[in-house]
Amino acid sequence: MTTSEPYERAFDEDIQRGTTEPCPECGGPVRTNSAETVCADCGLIIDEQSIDRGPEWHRDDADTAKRTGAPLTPARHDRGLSTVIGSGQDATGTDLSGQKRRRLARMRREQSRARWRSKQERNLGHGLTEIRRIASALGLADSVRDQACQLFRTAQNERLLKGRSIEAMAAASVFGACRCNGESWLIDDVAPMAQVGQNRVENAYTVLNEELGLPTPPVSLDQFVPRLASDLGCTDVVRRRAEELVVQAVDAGITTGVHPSGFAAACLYMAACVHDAPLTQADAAAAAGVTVETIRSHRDRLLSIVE
DNA sequence: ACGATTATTGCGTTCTT
DNA sequence: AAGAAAACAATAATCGT
Repeated sequence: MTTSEPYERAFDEDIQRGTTEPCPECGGPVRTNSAETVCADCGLIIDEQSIDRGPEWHRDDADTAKRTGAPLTPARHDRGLSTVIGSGQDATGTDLSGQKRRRLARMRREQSRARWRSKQERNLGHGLTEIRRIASALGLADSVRDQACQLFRTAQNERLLKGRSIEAMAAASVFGACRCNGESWLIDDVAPMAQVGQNRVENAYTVLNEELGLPTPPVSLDQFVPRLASDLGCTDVVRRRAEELVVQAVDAGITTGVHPSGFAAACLYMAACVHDAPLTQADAAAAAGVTVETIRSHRDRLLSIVE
């Protein structure tokens, strides 16, 4: 790994740095993805990766890590290195006079005008702002968000923005980053956050995927169960039973071409029935964004293979 | 008895292959 | 283009209060 790719390296470390201690609740193994650290046994969310775990950004070698200034972030068009002129107070925190305030305001204005060196850079800033907005709306981990930003940069460098809107490509980048990280978001989850139509986003993502050859693992069904389970407030036993059902269904090969979150919801519903948990078809369907009939039909198919 | 939930069936639409 | 899947609708049956 060379220092010419500090961002990618930072991502990898960020993902791998997660807790490896056994689960404090049940002592089971923990599983860390880019969004959270969860116990594989009881589903306890140990860490949501939202805290600053002291990233060692600028370091000369692995041992002498030190914090020097703000972290470089791909989420800003200038990687967060631009100077921001403050206002109102001086370095010691005392208020400034009106005259000095006015001078600072003028400096700030002129600097912000000078910040965009080119049209392209302005577009980049626009796109990254959009990505930050969508990512925070979805509650994505910073590492995923940063990958989305990186993806957007690449797309722009490859001239993929020509004829497409920045907003669409920004949303597509977010979705692409999710897919690359095995995040269980569907395009239907991301697209509503965008300020353009869903088909624009889909188009942008298609281009992104084809031109860049994104390493997107196929959507795995089991990713959907934990999210739905927590949305529906299912117990751990139910969730685990549902996960078993998913595995059996995949093995039986009846999961091709089905709405993944709908199927996961059906597994959850059936698991809830087995354990006499109070989960109605309507609730399961609503959480998955499908109708009760879908839940029912999948439930029946599950019954036919579970014998 | 009543409302809520679940089952059953048919049919036009949307999506996958 | 063909076939499967999901949605929609109408109606019946079941269950708990």
